[in-house]
Amino acid sequence: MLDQKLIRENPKSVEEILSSRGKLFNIANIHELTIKKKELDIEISGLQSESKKLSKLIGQEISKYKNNNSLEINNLKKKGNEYRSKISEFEEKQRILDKQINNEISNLPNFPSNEAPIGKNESNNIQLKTWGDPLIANDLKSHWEIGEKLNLFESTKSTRISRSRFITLIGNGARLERALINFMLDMHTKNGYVELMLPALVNSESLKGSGQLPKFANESFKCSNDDLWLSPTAEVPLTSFHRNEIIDPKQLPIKYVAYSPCFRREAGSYGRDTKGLIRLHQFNKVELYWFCDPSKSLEAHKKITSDAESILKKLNLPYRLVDICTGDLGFSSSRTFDLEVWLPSSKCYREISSCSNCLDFQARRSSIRTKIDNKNRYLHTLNGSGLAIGRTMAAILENGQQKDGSVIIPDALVPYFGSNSIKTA
RNA sequence: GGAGAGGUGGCUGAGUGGUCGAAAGCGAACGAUUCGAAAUCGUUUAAUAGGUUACUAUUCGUGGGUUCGAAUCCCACCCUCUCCGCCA
Repeated sequence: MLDQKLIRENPKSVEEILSSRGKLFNIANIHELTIKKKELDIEISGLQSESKKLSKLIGQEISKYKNNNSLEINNLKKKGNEYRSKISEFEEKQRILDKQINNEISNLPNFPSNEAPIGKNESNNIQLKTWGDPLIANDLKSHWEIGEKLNLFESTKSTRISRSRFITLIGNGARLERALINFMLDMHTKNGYVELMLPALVNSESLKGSGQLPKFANESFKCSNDDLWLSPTAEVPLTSFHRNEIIDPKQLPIKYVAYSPCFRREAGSYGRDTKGLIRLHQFNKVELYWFCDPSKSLEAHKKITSDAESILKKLNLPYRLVDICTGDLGFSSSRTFDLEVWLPSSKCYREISSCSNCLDFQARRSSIRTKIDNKNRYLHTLNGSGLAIGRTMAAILENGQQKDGSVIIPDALVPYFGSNSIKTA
């Protein structure tokens, strides 16, 4: 959520900064509403002030004369009644206006950082570095071929249980998933993160708080009887964990790691990534999340990214680091670094983690503050996948595949998985 | 699902129609004391919006309503707790 005051006082620069996302933003309408609101607020508070004085006077008169029915008092009451009806009328207008403004502003994305590369879409993202040697060869198998051969997961039965884009992990596949979750959680908790296991169903307020609502209602599954949604990412409950709080600056930064299943409708992606583990309605993820002092979020952004990177390094998976351009930034983010892992079968890097600095955007929506110089200030929130489990499994299968059809398990994972390879039965 | 109790500031908790944004305690901050600390004493200490300040308004779960005036009365909703039932 952007600052309403900023929109009211400086609409041109708000438009300019937002438009660096690659499409034009026109906030003239919102601007006008905020001006109207301010005028109305001033008018109402004046009337309320008068009405309040009058009420006090009536109270005093009544207690002085022990009589609440004299002509004089009845006249005063009549006057008060007039105030009341006028105020009610204005308040009605104010309510409608407030709702309108709130809704409009909730639909505006965050300001891109001026350090983010300018660009229209994904093709303008900038590769910052690569790590490891990408495996390149001609006779490489895709992870779904490997998975089928080694009986690690299957999808046709899963559509019977649920529908397309759901998967069932089997045997070593399920074991590998579990190993990855535990491995990542252990790595991050050793590194100073506090582990949370959060509710998978979240209410609408939580989704608004992190930016998924109102604009992206289509992206999440809803349980319509209960005002509850299946959480699309642990970022949602993590943000809301401290919603409406004022956090002692001594506690900052607060660093959480949370494993969670994630549910996404993937509307509009029909026909893309239909095979394998890349794009599912339900997937597992280990998420990193920081609440930090506003002056320290740039530094924190680098740290959270390198914390996610450390997992890829430990697993010895080749990857690259990408600086997301303004046109490709997520709604709540001001700057995002993506980690993309090498998938040899498709000869390209694929997103496996997205590390974002949301500045005060989510904090304002969720009302999460801290004390700075004894004043309440919105803090900054950052999130990053550390990592997406299914995609990590896909990368391990593809990068670890051997000529004989087996898969080598990365050393760091062996204690968790219990074996250094997966072989055909 | 049935029955009951309740939601008040950072926390505990008093407040059933008038000067209450709200007693008291805890916590916190500052000062005194001290070589320093503890203890003690004193002062301060809710948020949001508008305004340069003075100040004004709003907020006692949420939304409506009654009234000149609502934390307090009425209606609806949400949530929490206890007991019973059911249950991994």
